[in-house]
Amino acid sequence: MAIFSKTCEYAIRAVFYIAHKSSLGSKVGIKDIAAGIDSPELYLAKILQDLSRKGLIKSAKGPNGGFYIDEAARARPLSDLVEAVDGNGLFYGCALGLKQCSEINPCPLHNQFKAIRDQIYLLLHQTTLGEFNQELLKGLLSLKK
Amino acid sequence: MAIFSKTCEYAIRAVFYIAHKSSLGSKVGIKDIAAGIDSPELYLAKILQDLSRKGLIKSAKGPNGGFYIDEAARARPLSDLVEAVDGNGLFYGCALGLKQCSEINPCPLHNQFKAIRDQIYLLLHQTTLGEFNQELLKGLLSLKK
DNA sequence: TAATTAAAAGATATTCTTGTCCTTTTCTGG
DNA sequence: CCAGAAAAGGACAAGAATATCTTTTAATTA
Repeated sequence: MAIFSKTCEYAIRAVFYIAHKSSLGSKVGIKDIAAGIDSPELYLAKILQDLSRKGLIKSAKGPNGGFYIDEAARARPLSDLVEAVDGNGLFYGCALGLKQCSEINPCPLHNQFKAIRDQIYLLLHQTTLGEFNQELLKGLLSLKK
Repeated sequence: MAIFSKTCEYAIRAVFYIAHKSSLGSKVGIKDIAAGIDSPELYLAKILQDLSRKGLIKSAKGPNGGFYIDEAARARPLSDLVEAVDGNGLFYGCALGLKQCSEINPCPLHNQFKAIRDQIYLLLHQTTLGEFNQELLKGLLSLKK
């Protein structure tokens, strides 16, 4: 198991890619993005359509169209994106899948995992969608393979 | 997304349940376990067969048979179980699914998630399969719903 | 040894995720 | 207004995860 679903992995990589390109003032087409993050183009298209509907990214049809993220949206926390795609199970769900797990009716791992869930949430909440634009520009970070 | 697969959730809950019963000196049948942890009986049977083949639990056929875990195995780390079911992606995999992600070719989240992966591994490695026997006996912890 | 019990094994069904294909809509530039 | 570009949308396909059913094997005990 991975932390995120494959869909979410593609979504995060794509949004980082779009944020980076958008910070340079240009829109990006689906082909460009798919190549830039090594993902199946048509599947990624579905994911981005969904993110667009949910308002996490913007899109424009027609010539010179493509996907982009405005400055305000680039300041949004990564947790918004993860939650939109994978839900909030990572932040709030019981590690053992128990619906009724809580402080007063804890599963064996409840307390230990609370710390981990909190840390994951904090990390994703602190990180913004545009956080890595500089490093991506300089080629210091990878979004491929 | 949850941290563990459904299969792994069932596996952990079942193993905690078996460890607890085994510490009282009795074997447990699949029906008993499935009822004790609220899981689909026949699916759980498959999971336990697999764990048995992998040596994480023991089983005995015939009357008075069932599943059990000996004292030595009750001291094994939970990480062994998780790894047997879900693999080691949680401990070592890249959060964004990149095969080549590493210190020298990091994805944007590489460093942040290293801390989280380490913490998860540490937690699962410190916790033993028999860790919660006392609390389960006293009814202080839940494995159901 | 026969009957019973319980796990093992194999086959199949269902559901969800991931991935592809084809058509439609919308926008832009000439 | 027309042709082309690009995303949106709907339908479908493949694969993996989850779940069930049936038969077989092994052990116990009467």
